Amino acid sequence: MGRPPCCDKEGVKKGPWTPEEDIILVSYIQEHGPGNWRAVPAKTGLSRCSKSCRLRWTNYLRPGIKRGNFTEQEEKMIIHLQDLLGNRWAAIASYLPQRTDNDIKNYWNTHLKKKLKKLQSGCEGSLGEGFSASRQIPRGQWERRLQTDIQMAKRALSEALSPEKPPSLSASNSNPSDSSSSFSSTKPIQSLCYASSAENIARMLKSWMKKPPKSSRTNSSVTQNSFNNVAASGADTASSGAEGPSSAELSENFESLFDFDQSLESSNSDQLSQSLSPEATVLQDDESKPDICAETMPFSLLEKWLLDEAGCQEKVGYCGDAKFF
DNA sequence: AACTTTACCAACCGCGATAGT
DNA sequence: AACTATCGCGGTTGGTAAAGT
Repeated sequence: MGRPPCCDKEGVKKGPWTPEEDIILVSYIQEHGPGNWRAVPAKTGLSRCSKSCRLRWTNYLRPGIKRGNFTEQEEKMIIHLQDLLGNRWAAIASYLPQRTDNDIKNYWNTHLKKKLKKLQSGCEGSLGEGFSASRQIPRGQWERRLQTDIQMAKRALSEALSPEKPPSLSASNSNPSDSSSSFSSTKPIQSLCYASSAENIARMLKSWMKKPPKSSRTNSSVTQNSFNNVAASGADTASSGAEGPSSAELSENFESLFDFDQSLESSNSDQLSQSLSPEATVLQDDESKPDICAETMPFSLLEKWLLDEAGCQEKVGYCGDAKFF
């Protein structure tokens, strides 16, 4: 018996997501939280397969996603982690929680690979050591390297944790979202959840508005129309869905997104958390991707890990995949 | 201006892992 | 234990914009 298709091929929409689809999806997740993706298309009325919904959420709508140029620091981190972990994009992304694995993967393939190649051809030996050479490192060797890194991180974490409470990790981070971070606990971060999704959508919608109908990167004419529909009277897609959000709700959401975005731009995102609906906090719980704040992340993870596994450290043995975090 | 090539990135596809029955 | 359903990951593709000719 072959693998069943993840969804019926007929009647399943493909291609770029429209703003109203995004709104519907976010509205649903706001209410129910991420997970149980199988049910999402049916519950929302979206003609997308569950997989597509999940992907859209994790790669684009998920809270805390930072888009745009990668900083030099991020670049270095990616290069280092790729060197260390190989193409384990999800593992790498867990160190850069504001970036999706897809984003990192794309950035690696389109920018960093070339950059490294250039650098390498420029100075053969010196830089090569760090990168391509390591690709030839036998597995056992990079495992050891990984473990050494882990040990170092643990030690650093223990030191950081031992004197009372968390020193600032934020020192190295210039990202605005940092201001909302609380090192020792993930709870405060949760409130950013829906807002950040809205932020993402708002950003996208805004760019849609700016672009003339033809120039939209995605699905121009169709989406432009549907976009207008949302603005005017709510999405048609919503009405087709049995339990989807109402047109009025969509319009409201839509408008509030712009308000939201404006407030975002004038003040920083840390203020948002205060005005968010409580249910938004639910979302974070089921997330596979840990947290929002880039610098906090590795430490939160390590902290948890350290605390959880302090006793069974020796058992770690081979953990080829960083998923063991 | 028209055409071609290149760069970029969102989304898709297929596989493996894992939870549920 | 065996089977099925679902999720998550990594590789790849397809569409669009920008740059080049």
